[in-house]
Amino acid sequence: MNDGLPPQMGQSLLFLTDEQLRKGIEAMFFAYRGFTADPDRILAQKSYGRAHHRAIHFIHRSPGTTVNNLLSILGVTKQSLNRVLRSLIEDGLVASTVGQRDKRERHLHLTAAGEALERELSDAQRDRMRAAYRAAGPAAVAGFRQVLEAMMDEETRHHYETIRDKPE
Amino acid sequence: MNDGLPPQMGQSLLFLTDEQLRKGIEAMFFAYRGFTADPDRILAQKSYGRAHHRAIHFIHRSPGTTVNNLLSILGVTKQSLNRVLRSLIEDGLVASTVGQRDKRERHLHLTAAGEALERELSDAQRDRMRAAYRAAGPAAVAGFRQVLEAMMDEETRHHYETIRDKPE
DNA sequence: TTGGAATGTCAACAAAGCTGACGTATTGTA
DNA sequence: TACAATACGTCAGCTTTGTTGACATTCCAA
Repeated sequence: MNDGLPPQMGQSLLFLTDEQLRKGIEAMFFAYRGFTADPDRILAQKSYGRAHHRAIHFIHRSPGTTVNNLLSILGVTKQSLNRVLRSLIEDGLVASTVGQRDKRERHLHLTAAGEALERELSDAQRDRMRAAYRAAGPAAVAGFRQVLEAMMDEETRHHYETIRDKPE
Repeated sequence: MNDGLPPQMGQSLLFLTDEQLRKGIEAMFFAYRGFTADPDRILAQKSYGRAHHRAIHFIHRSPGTTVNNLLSILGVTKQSLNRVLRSLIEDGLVASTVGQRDKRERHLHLTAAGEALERELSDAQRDRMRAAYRAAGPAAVAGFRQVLEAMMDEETRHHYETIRDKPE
């Protein structure tokens, strides 16, 4: 609603019209397909899914993380994550070790095979992202990140910032 | 790989480092959760899912569209879409009418109830998008859209552009 | 030392994607 | 005018990935 040309609105606010917002929403929807397309192809060959990719990604980023911590980052239930972790552990991509300080906890690491798959997946995803970044240029990239960060929930943004600023 | 400070790389390409790309990838992942969060809450109350939202959105945008056309926009199989459409038609949110020129086709429209749900969903999603746009500013928004468009597959981008430029 | 909180696992179910096969109506063409 | 192709719907069955509920183990604090 309310998308007639607004007479009182200065040029500076035209980017907030419902039409502009709709374009952003549709761009987000269609772009997310491209974002996941390349990893999805690789995963399908190995009969894994996106959930496996997400687990692998964040275990790679935070080696030794606990199941509980991974849970809150991924925003799924522990039962859902458990199924994925179990298959990754059975297949020798993830190692789960009982905590020393607290034996209830399991600390998660990627094995060599797990690191290899992580690299394959993130290489594919980065290639597309790199092409998009290159096509759009550095100023566009800065804006891209700004809008995405402003779109996150409060709690999610906290997870994002924590991981974002961790050294590789 | 290759993320040490690159001596031969001018300042102008620093936005293409693997670390910058990783941040973009993670931002995309976390932001998409926020992007869908508000509609998801509304849909859950009515025991619908994201698939219903997508169908409603694009039928709203292209009233009278055929099943086949919707299929190619959404990028799913007809069996998958059919399950969703059937429930929407049964619940009186979508009307399906036999084509006049080609009687094999079904033309899809939202009913008044369908339009009402569409408005509720898109209002919620636009509110968040508007807040993000406002926080980031017009230049950032332009960059946001540029990167997203560059991230799409060729075919997907065609769908996007076709719908994007259609009057509301 | 014992009972509650926290961590993680197993079982069962639901949403939404997929393939394959098939039926029906309609269209277009050889 | 036959016949192949198209558009749509449906049935059956499978996979992935989310959910709740129940339960075992471990830790910590009253």
